[in-house]
Amino acid sequence: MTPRYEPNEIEQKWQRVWEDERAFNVPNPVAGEPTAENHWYQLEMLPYPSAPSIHMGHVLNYTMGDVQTHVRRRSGWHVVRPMGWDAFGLPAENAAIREGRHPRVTIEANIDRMRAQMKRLGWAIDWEREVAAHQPSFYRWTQWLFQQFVAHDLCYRKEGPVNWCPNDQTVIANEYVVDGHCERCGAEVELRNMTQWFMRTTAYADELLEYPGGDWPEKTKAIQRNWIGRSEGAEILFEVAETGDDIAVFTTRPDTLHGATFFVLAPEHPFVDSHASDEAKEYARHAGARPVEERAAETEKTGVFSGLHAINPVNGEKLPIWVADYVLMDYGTGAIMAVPAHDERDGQFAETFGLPVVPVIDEDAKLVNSGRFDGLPAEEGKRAIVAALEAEGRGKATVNYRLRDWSVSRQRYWGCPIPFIHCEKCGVVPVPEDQLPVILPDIEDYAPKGKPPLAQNEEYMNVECPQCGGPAQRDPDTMDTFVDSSWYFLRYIDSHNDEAPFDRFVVDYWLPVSQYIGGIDHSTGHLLYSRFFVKAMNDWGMVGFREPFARVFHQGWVTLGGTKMSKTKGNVEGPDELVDRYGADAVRLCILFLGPADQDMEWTPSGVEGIVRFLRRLWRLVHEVAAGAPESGAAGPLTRKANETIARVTDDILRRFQFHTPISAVMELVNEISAAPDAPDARFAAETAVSLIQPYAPHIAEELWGVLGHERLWEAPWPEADSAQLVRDTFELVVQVNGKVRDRFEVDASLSEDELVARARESERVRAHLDGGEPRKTVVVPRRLVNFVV
RNA sequence: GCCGAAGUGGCGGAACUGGCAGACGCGCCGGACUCAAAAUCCGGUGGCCUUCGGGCCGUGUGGGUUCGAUUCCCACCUUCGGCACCA
Repeated sequence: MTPRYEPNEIEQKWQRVWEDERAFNVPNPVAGEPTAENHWYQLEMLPYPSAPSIHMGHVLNYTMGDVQTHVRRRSGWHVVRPMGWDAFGLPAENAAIREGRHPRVTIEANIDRMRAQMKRLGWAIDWEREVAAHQPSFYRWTQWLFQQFVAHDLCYRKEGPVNWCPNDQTVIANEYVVDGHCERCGAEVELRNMTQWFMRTTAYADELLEYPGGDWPEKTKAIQRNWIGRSEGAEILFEVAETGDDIAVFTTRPDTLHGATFFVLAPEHPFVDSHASDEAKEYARHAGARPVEERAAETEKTGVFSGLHAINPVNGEKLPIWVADYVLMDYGTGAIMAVPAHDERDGQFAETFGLPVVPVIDEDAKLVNSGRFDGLPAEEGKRAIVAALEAEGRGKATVNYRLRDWSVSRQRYWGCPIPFIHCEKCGVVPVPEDQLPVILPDIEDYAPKGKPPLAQNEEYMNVECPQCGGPAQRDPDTMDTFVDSSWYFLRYIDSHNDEAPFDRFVVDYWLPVSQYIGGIDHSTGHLLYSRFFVKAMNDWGMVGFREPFARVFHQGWVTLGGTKMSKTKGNVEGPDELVDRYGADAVRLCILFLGPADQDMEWTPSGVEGIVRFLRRLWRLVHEVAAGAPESGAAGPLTRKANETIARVTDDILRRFQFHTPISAVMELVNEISAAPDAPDARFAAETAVSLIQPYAPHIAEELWGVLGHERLWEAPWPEADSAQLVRDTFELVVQVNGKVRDRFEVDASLSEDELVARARESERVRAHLDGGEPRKTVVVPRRLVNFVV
């Protein structure tokens, strides 16, 4: 009598066994001892515990990683697969303010709940490596690393305009400004001048465009390329006629230099404030205060003549200098030479203000009106003009980037404290290493009030200067949470180390991450910053590799009602009720069966029914086969089907990174066994089905493995297809006439091409379409088809 | 505007290297079991026509290459995503 399939019972049972056995904990290699060569670091982006539940997007992400983990493990790889928490950050702080609880209390309760949910889904995670960004044992090293960046001149303080969200009362990074509004709260972003810490990401701009040894999606690379925005051009010096000062411009079109008819400064350009007319200064004050997005939205260009002129270094012409807000201070040099004939924006400006237009490139892309450069093709003209300028010290070829340095200061409470002290005498002084971490103090009032919450806490702020012992103040800001996530994957590898952030030997063993799975929305933030971190650490000798992630995969969004599931949209569907009703195995299978993992997919709980039906059928069938089928028997059709399924499933998961088709393949196998449960090879086929479904549904697979008389499927070798069994001795020959299928029948695989054609011509149906005539041409595809052309 | 991805049954999707379009699942229809229903099991299920043998059409649209195109090429349409006054 087959017992009932009770998912919750068997799932709890096996989860306990795996925990007791430490089945998915993996030791680090030890220096001096032999190490396994085939190691695999399976990583999915760490969750952000600002809500008390994981959602179906997490279930998709981590189940994919889990399938990889199981298949790799059972294929003989050493697999490390850790988990942790991106515990600092604004949403948690805002939620805490709303609920009147300390962010730590909220976050830790959320982490406990999410961890319990993860364990209930049975994911093969090495929980002994768990880290959370808000724990002092972690952020001690975040601070230590921050100081290293400063020491290596890759992190610095600068005053400059920053995006300020008046609602969240903090600076926000460029990537969180969407159409001039704060991505998180929607408030209109203002520009403010503040002194901030910046990571010098631009120092690696060129290198970030390359992916040595990396297998990254083209799409992601394109997004990063776009973000970095490398453009080759020239810097050219223009002398101001009235003052004798030189002002540099950046241009990608030095070939059009003779067509420059005016000159434009950004409103924020320092020369405006020092030398321009009062009217121009007045314009600059208004224009400069407005966000770029707002300026760009205007249809008409605005600007004011400054009263000054610039001398074109190539022909001595005097160009009026205008101040206009279509020129941006933080790209290039904040000044341009305007060539209205060949630049759309300059053209619009010239039209608005009646400025002359001089074409200098003809239809054949050759230079005209350009003095001695006339007749040169534009590309050659670029080089020739830059060379001429260079000879006179008036210009040089340069490369410019859209990428800005990464602003990392946040005027908020719930983040990693910045380990620096401001002393009037000594300046900005690092907190001595033996005093790290600078503990984030518990404070009563962390609501933003225009100045950082920590700044209001005198006990925290007032310290002795570590250098002179005089009175000094802590830095009141905290770090952007992308700093935490830029190195957490290194800490996982050595999370209990209290001597260093990590040991280089073990990190060099496991990294780069073999497979990183996460959302494509992190392409310009987290992924770029992590690459920057690793390149810098490699330069300092902390790690022996230069890229953190060898392979990257982006899962699609799980949508509900057509919109992407996320906390901010409020359409989060958690797994709890589904796991209660159907079990973790069903939920895991269901989310992966939804469709290709790299495409968006609409969450439809109705699909669960089909999966549950499949699991019950598998359950019944295995019990039936275990009770009735012979221990081992002659190979038959099921043997071949089982081997074909092994080949398909393995290839789909390991090579194609495709997770929904293997489920179909195992379903097919189970359907075939169901049709012949008494076959001599039914037991082998059933064992294969159970073994292949284990990465998806490890609990039921483990239970059924026991029913079939075996033990410890989680560490059983991954099945290998027997190539001898894959060879078919017959195949279905397709016969076409003029490319249309007219007949199909089984033939012996050993038949020659001539014999195949002969057999094809015997077919009544084919003859009917040949009309008794001779085919003009006959195409034979071995082991597939014969096509007659008439 | 620039860059990228994608368009296949009622639905999610499969078809990996140019060779049987629609695997697998959902839904729906019919049948078995049942007093009845649920569950389960069996069968059917792209459209149109049919003398029930089969025939024709069909992978966003229009062309092309090929014996043969969902797959390759050209043009276009639609949807989604990224970037965008970046000189």
